Parts: sequence; C-alpha cells; structure tokens
Amino acid sequence: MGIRIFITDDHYMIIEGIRSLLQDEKNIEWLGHAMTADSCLAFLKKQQPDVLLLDVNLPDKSGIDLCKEIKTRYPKIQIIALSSFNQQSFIQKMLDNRASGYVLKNASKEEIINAIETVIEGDIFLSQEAALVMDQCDIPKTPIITRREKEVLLLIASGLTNLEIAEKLFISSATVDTHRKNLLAKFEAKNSASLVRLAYELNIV
Amino acid sequence: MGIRIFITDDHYMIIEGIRSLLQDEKNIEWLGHAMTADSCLAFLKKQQPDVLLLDVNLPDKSGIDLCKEIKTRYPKIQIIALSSFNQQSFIQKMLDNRASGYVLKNASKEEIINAIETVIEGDIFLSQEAALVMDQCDIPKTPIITRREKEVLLLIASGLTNLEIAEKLFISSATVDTHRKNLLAKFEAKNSASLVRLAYELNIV
DNA sequence: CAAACAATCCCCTAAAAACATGATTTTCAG
DNA sequence: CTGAAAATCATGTTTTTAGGGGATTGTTTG
Repeated sequence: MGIRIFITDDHYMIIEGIRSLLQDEKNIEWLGHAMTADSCLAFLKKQQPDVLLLDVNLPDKSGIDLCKEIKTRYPKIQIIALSSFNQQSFIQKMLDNRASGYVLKNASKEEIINAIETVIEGDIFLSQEAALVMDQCDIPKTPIITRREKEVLLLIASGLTNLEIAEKLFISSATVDTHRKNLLAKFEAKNSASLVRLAYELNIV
Repeated sequence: MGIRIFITDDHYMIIEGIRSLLQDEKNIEWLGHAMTADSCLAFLKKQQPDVLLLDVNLPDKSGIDLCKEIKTRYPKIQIIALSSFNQQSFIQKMLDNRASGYVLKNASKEEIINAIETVIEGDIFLSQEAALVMDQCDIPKTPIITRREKEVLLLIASGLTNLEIAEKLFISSATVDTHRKNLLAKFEAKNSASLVRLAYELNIV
C-alpha cells in the first residue's frame, strides 16, 4: 500500500514526465491526473490522494486559490505546489494557503520523491532554489548608488537607450554605458529588466 | 528694467546654454549663476531675482527640497524647475513645493522665454512634454494580457532571457519572443526595462 | 597629501532584444 | 460548428546590451 499521488497541471508533458519519474517507485501509487481545476475538484469528490501535486498556474483558476479550497474541504491531502516560477510572492501565497511543499518544474527525480516523502510526514518541503529565494527576501541588501547612477537608472526604467540617455544628460553614450554596467554590478542584476524590477522592489522609484 | 534671472545648476554647459539663449533678450537681466544649493542660498541672501531657474538634481542637495526652502524664505521669487526628467513624480513634487514652472533641459529658446514670461505673471508653466506626462498619469490604461503573457512578463522581470524562459516553460524561444513582442505592443513599451516599470506601476506584480 | 570615489570617455566582442512578416494549431465562447 | 483569440513556431535583419578591458579628470576625505 503506497503513497497515493494525484497531479493537476495543464501541461501534459509535465504530467507524463512526473508519472514516468515515479513509475518505478514501489511505494507510490499513481491515481491519475487532471488538467483543470474543475476536473481536479470533480476527481477529489470521488477519491482523495495522500499527496496532490498542484500547478500554480492553471487555465481556468489560479492554483493558489484552488489550494486553499482543497485544503478547506480535504485537510488531510498534502499539497505540493508545482511551478515554473521561483518567485517569493508565489511561494509565500501557496504556503499561506496551506500547501506543504513547493518544487520547481525543473526539479530532479530525487527532489520530487524527497518532496513527497517529506510532506507525507507532515513536514514542509521547499526546493533548494525556492528556499534560497525565501531566505534572500529577508536580506534585501540595497546597493549604494551615486547621484548620477540614480539618474541613469530612472531613465533606463523609462525605456531610454544609452544613446537617448546620453543626449538627455549631455554626456557620451559610453559614459551612460559605464553607469549602466556599474548599476548592473551593484544590483547583481543580469539585465536591465531585472535591474528595474530590483529598483522597484528595493525602493528606488 | 528687465526681469532679473538667476540660475542654479551644476552643469556648466546648461548655464552657458541658457545664458546664451537669453543674452539677446532686452527685457531680461542676467544676475548670474550658482552651481550648488549652498552657493545659491548664499547669493539669495544678498540679492533676489524675479525668476530662479533651478535644477532638480544638484550635487549637494535635492532641488526639490531647495525649492521648498527658497519659497519659504523668499515667496516672491518665481521658481522654474529645470530637469532632464520628464517624470510625473518629479514634476508633482516640484509643484507641491511651490515651483511655478517645469521645463526640460532640451527646451527651445522660445519655450524658456515663454516659461519666464508666464511665471512672472504668476501663472504656472509646464513644458508640453511635462504637461502630457501629467495628463497621462490620470489615465493609466491597463492593457489586457493573457495568462501566458503574464507568466512571460514575470519571468522577464526576473531577468531571464528568451531562451531561459523557453526552457522554463517548455516552449520554443521563438514563442517567448512573440509573447515579449505582444507585451511590448500592449504596454506601448519601448523595451523590456520600461515594460517591467509599467508592470510595476500598473499593478501586475 | 595620498587614496578612494565619482564621473567622464574609449575600444572590442558576443549575446540578446527589437522589428518585420508570416503561419499553424488549440482553445473557447457564441 | 465556427470564427476569434490565444498560443505556438520560424526566419531574417538591425539595434542595443552585456561583458571584458583600460584610462583620465576632478573631488572628497581620512
């Protein structure tokens, strides 16, 4: 008598992938899958799994809301959130709605099995990356930027190119480029999009 | 007896530019310039202009704060904000601090003279672009985006490239590219940086 | 005064994004 | 069932960034 697993995700590839990963596991019993929130709820009326793998983004309803609903009706079901997003807000919301785990869709077989075994014990499982994100969110190290860098940052956020910023500030575009590079380094941002995001999340706007 | 003008800006080129623009105007009397907030205040103790052109970004102090200070001590001085930024928050703050005008540093001669003549009458002058920004801010048209587009948007904001997003969502990078383009079009954003900015300002995060 | 920092500028390469255009398949609501 | 909307994929060009150097001028400050 193994752990009964059910999965709800609108990506067939994901369902198949996980099913394949788990099919060799003796102590896991695959109950099936649903691809929408509605069909998931319909299934649960007839049969309840021990663990439900639940996509955060479903076509008909948010996985976040669905999680809350299911835990209210069937508190015994341990829910593991499945997501492509390693985003603090999502993880937090899922945990707030009583999910027991959060794994990314690029998780390894070991990670998924580990997650299942962890939540079945009543514990919380977060994938490494997700745990990292949750940690980092409490240490929002705000970089120290200069006056000029801030000016450039605001103009970058406005969508101006280096050349346009240069014309606006009456300096060379090479200088703007240097400021941009320094900003990326200070914020540890990979590109301008994440730079702007960090600027918003850390205050500077 | 012309209108007495004084300018405070840390860019010598700007000072010279405006001085040059105004030197032929018979009814304008050029009192001089300051390049820091401190030297500006020192000058005002001895002599008060009718109109003060004031940079929003000074090296030692914010032009926004300085504006408030000056208007408190010398209410008769009409202050025109000078800025490279056509940003709603800046314009609003300067007007809140009793500035009488806001002109961009790329303004034409006519615009500056127009501004000076307007504020000397006790009226408010906003450069065309600034006025436009202030108008638009009251009409924050939120584009309607699809579920998938929103997913892509969040990943863009996280700093992922098209390829990385594609791998995460198990789709082709060409598709991500299409979503990105559609997002840029819907938000009327020029690039991903401004897209992220708009996403933050309009809610979607 | 020397060191640190800020701001300025330049060159180079490779990666990524922006722009244009077109097309197929799925999904969904009327 | 059917048409509109959404999601998918492709190809090619041009512009912009990202990442790696290096360098000069001021200013500030211990």
